[in-house]
Amino acid sequence: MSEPTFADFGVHPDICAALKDLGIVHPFPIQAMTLPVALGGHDIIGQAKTGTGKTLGFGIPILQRVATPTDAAYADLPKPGRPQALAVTPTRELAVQVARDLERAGARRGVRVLTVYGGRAYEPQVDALRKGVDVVVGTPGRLIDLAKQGHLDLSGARTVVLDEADEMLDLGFLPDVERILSMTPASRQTMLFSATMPGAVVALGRRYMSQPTHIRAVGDDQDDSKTVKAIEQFVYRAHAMDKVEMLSRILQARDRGLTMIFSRTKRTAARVADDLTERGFAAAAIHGDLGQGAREQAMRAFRHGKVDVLVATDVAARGIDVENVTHVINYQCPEDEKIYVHRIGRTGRAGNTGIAVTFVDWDDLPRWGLISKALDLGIPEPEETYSSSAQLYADLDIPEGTTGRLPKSSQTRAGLGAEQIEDLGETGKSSGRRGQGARGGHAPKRADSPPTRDSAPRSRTRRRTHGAAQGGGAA
DNA sequence: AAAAAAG
Repeated sequence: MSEPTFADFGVHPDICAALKDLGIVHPFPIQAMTLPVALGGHDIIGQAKTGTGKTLGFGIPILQRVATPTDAAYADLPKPGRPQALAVTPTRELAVQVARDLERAGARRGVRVLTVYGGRAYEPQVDALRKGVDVVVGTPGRLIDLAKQGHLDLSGARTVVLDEADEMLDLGFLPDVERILSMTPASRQTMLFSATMPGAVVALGRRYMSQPTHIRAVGDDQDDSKTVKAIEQFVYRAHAMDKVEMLSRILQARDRGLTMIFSRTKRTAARVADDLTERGFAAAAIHGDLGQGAREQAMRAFRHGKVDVLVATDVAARGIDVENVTHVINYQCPEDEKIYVHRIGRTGRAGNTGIAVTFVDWDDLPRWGLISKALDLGIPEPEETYSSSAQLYADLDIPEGTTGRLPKSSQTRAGLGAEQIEDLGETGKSSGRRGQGARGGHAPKRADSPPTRDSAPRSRTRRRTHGAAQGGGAA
């Protein structure tokens, strides 16, 4: 009657122990379904909702199938620059995160994981490859570059994973991905993972696999909706001129933890972050026009709660896993239903609840119609909403009297601007001007009590996109 | 058309 553990699935004791160190004992459904097939070396197309454990679903098999110095077969295996496994991701930050997860889970096995991606100096990555590495995680451009220069040899990659596979097999990436796969052994194990897996992509993916098992974990939602039930979704008609005003009121909602705001363009992301900062919020932007250092600095500041608002393009829509993200706001309507699913999936992860808000302006109406239909959200056209609307305040639990500017008295968090964020930079070139303004790092509000499935359902009347009953403890 | 990914 007790829940199965990783050991029950034949996971190596060192990996079980490392997972236990991380507080992970019982496999999530996608992991339980994947492990028996993947540990046997078979190809897999794995689909599971956002935030339900896909990374370890392919990560554990990777780590387990890698030979380590204690294995007999190890002697002639690792040559410089010749990893035993490869994972490819569509963005650099996701590569960093996946590598971090693999490193943690593989720590006790002594698995050497290397992240390889552009925007960073070439030499350190070359040096690390030369020293020897078991698993490489990277983005396509730099992987190809390193392989072309002869620093990376993929002929020993027995296991290859395409994370966010539908994106990796999309037009923009396909040629690169094909090229990478062509450098790996034909006998490799191939695994494709994503929360969104259109039939056409599955069909395309099969071309690069041999007799793959298609695994679809329903998750613990016990339904066939494509979005996570624990994410409460709201949609408003918004006017461009009123959006920042609406935003800054939403950011003052009760029980707001970390918040991600998505825009469709880099310019808008930058502008919104500026606007919010000017209004007293602790916000950072992340998008592809920033240098890689600034991108990672923004991620770090957000993960550590030095800023509690991250304004992003779709560079951060997929895969990014930050604890305590309670709100996702689509400042601009996402392009399609896949991006919608991924964006809102930055919250409501690993059993937590979340709130997703989408602004739909006049131009977006047809687009939103398609999204709503594709996901079967079953909701009427979004209602006209203004920053001062009672509906907005009630839906999102915004205190009465809230205005569009953070009151001076509560600007403590905002006080830590550039200087403190800079302190997080790895170059450590802080100018020694710390200490003025806000003192000490302030934890983001309510960091101590993230909402979980077990927390009491909030009982206000609200307009929901999901018709189903209030989702508090649906477990 | 935009974003991402090599520089």
